[in-house]
Amino acid sequence: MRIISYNVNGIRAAIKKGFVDWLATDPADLICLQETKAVKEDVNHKLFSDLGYHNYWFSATKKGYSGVAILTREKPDEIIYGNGHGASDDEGRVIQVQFGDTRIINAYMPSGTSGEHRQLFKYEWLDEFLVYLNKLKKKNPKLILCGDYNIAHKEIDIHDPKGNKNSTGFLPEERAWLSKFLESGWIDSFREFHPEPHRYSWWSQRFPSVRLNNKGWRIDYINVTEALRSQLIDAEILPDVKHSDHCPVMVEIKLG
DNA sequence: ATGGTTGCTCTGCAA
Repeated sequence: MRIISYNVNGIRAAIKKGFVDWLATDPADLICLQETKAVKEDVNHKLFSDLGYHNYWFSATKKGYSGVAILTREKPDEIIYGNGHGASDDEGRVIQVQFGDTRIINAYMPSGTSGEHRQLFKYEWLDEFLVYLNKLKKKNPKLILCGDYNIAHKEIDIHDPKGNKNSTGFLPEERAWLSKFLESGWIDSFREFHPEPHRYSWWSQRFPSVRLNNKGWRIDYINVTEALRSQLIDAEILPDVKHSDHCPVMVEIKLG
């Protein structure tokens, strides 16, 4: 099974830039979207169902903000909207699907770029989410977590680690959270297959030259629990796909 | 120290 995680920065804008044509090339069996910036009534479901994808949407209460979705060729046994955390669910940040004994969790983790109160929200969100994951993992050891984490983990994951040491998304506390998360039993699938530097999934759109010169950050991840380690086949980042300020990230994994 | 862009909605906010 190929799984993609992709922050589309507005699904309607991405569609105008050719998202559906890309989807028609069969990039994956299951696609997790973040920042859809739409409620399900805003999108034409037929665009996805015509290509064989069931599609499930979970939106913020605030119009045009945040939001996640899952497109999947196989119908899941269960769809879980949110993660039961009120402040997170109000912002449409988590949607999950269950296939047999395996759970796929799609998360859009908060950004801290809009100021101190959002940075605090981000820390609170991260702490609550880790508690949630630990509980879930106890009864359901086979987990796949993907999404936009809004955190670059190590110096290798950012083009300018020195210049960004005080930037939200690369703060020591955030990087420590990601380390603590991984140490609780998760694998960074991309790094399992790719130790090399200069591999990023997000580029600031404020200067066009940023993406051209690959001055990016790796903030989109697909993590799997240790129980799924032996089933990993491949992982990739797809920087040539350009409907957003992020690009898709992919894993291939044997399920069932 | 500041700037710069994009998406969505409605005038400025979030990223």
